[in-house]
Amino acid sequence: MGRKASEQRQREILEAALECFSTKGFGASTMADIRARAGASTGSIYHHFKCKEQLAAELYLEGVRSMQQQGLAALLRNESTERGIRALVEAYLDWVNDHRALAAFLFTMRHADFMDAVEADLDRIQREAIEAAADWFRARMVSGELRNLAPDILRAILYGPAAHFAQRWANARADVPLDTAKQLLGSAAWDALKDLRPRPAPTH
Amino acid sequence: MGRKASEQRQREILEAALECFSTKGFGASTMADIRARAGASTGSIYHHFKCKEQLAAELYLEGVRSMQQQGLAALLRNESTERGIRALVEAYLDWVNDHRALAAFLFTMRHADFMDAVEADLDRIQREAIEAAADWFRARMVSGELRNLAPDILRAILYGPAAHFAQRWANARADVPLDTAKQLLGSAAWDALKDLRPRPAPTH
Amino acid sequence: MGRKASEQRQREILEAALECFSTKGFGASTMADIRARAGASTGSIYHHFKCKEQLAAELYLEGVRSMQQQGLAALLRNESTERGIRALVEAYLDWVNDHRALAAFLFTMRHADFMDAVEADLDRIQREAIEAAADWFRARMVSGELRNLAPDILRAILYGPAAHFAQRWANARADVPLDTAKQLLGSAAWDALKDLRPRPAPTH
Amino acid sequence: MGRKASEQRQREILEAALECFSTKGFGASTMADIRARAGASTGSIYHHFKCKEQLAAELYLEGVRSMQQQGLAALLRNESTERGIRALVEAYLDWVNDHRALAAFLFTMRHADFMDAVEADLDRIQREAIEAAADWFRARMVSGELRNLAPDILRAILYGPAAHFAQRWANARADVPLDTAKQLLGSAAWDALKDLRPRPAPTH
DNA sequence: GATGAATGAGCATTCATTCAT
DNA sequence: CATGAATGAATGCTCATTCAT
Repeated sequence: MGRKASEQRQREILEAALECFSTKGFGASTMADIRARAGASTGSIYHHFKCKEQLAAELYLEGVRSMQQQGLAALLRNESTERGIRALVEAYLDWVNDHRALAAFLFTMRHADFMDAVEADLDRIQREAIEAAADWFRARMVSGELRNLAPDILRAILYGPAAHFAQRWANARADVPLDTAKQLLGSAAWDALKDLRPRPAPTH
Repeated sequence: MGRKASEQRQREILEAALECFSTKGFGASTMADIRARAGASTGSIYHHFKCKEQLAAELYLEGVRSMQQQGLAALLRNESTERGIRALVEAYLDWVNDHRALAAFLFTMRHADFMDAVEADLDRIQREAIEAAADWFRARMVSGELRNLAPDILRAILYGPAAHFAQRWANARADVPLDTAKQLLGSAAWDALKDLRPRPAPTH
Repeated sequence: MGRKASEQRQREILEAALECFSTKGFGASTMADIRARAGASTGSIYHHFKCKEQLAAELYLEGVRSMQQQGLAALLRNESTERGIRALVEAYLDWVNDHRALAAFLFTMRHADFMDAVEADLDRIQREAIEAAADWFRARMVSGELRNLAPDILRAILYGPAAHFAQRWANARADVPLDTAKQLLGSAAWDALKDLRPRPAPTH
Repeated sequence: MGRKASEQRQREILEAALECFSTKGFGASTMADIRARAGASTGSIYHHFKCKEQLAAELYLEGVRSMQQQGLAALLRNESTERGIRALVEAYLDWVNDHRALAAFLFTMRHADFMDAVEADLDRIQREAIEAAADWFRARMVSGELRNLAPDILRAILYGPAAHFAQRWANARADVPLDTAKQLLGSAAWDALKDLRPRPAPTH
């Protein structure tokens, strides 16, 4: 068979692996599960992928890359600070909604389980995305439109609520429609990040 | 041996299990690991616990209960709305800081892996905590001190940022001290939840 | 406690063991099963019996002795050859009916599994019973009332049909009442054992 | 490897299992025993058979089928009633002699231990064999050549003596040669089954 | 490229038995 | 005599991976 067919087979296997991983978790999914779902033979899987970890690694990389690109694009497409923040949150929720299995997989995947296989690639992707966004944020923090926050706090406020909600959403148990969540969680991020100095000390 | 010694042994085993689970994950931890760490024999572990899942289940239950009690107490001890919200976020972060292993375990444990063993207990605990807190929130939503939000959104805003940050913290990779995080994430929650009507429509 | 109570405890344990062995087989019965059924503690069982095999051995010995005594008595109580043969078969079926669990246990028990513990006793019992019966049979074979058959053939004809039937009976699946079986299987044994010379060669 | 070699491997494993089961019993035979005797790896055994019980189940099925076919063929090949009865008994003893290990296995195997795996197949085989033989017997009971007996009694008289003898024979402890046993036990069955009305009431 | 039989280290769990209290 | 916690060798079975065809 030509290259086309071969790539198709790889896709089938990756998708079967994703279904298994997102449903039962990486550890609980066996190569036999994946083989059965993909309609492939054991040998075929090992012809295309080095090992079980590599399947997870490729999916993980693909997931992180896709999610970050979508978020980054949403951010950079907006000059307005508020619109940018809201767009980022909304893009994140849209992405989860459009890639439920992949999202569920990313939520549960333990970073350490297979990092070896893609550590370098992953680091590069993360760095690139962060740097691209960093300019956007830095400029607005300097100008006083956004509070000046350490990256970990910034990320926690930006992604935390949406991630928390998305985990329920990915399990199809959320009690509000997606559009409502997008608006409200976008507001939450914006309310917490916008700078309105002078800021009053908390009345502790 | 009497009951006292027996309970002590169970504690040792549970703690050994927690160390293993939080370090390597449930699936990757073997009973041999736990046995070695606990200084107990295989048979002794199985004398006290039905199976590996039960170890995880008991830890899970204990973790959820402990975390919710601490948060609930912090909330109810404050009459002031802002102080209550901040106290809840801070209590959550304190709890994670004080129970790193247990927190790391809860973060990675997949709910479904052993639910059977404790489903009833867990449901009861969750319901009790939620109901106790619900009055506090309901009253303040009615009075206009808090925005009126669906439970899933409320929880996402309350816990999301702290949970996101805590996962880095539990892995000892956060770039800010805990007290800073407590103050900032408390502010984030409060900023996003306080009601300041009339609320302007987002400038979309 | 005095000797009386102790013996009672031994009985309880033996009976619990019998229920387990006859229901699930020797190998599949665990000491924990027996302990639970007897309402005794592990230590108590091992105080009274050396090991699992000894439980089986004592039951086996008791079963064989009881069954043989009842059969032998039935045989010797009859001077008439036909009545003796029939009485033996009937006594066998009665015994199975009166001791179902013990019978089921004897049917499935593999001689070799525990012989060590009671080999000597068992041999003595078997020998005594056989010798006591041997005179009865020998005399009637010499006189021509019974066919002159090797012991294994004699036993196969005497016990085989009843044993075959009894195994169904012990499983409560036989399609005829016990009294009918006693009469018919007694007849079968008698028909096959009585001597009516000259005996015609089989028309092969 | 192709299908041929695979089936050969399955045979080797089944035969190793049979040797173990018939020698030491099902429960006392370990998969390691079987693995060693078969010269296969653990994984290979489990590639071909789902579990230990399935090994027993397949052997059981094979044994019952083979034994019944041989007996049925012997019966149906004879028009003469006496010859049929004798042929059935003889075929049974021949089969035991030709398949000692399988016979020993069938004698000790507890029906219930694995019934699940083959219940349907077994039921079908039993029914087919019984129905095929039933016509032969029914006709001769109606014509008065054979006594009119309930199936359980008929089977007890037909198979009981041979089965009783065969168990000693399978353990190589019988004190008469096979041909003698075949003739004598054939006679026993025929004497007990032939109809010579009027039949005298037992002189009780 | 595809297939599936083969491999064997590794795992969770069982269970008869011991022994301190 | 009673109790039940402790022991650890043994067992059935899994599963990622290899490799001959």
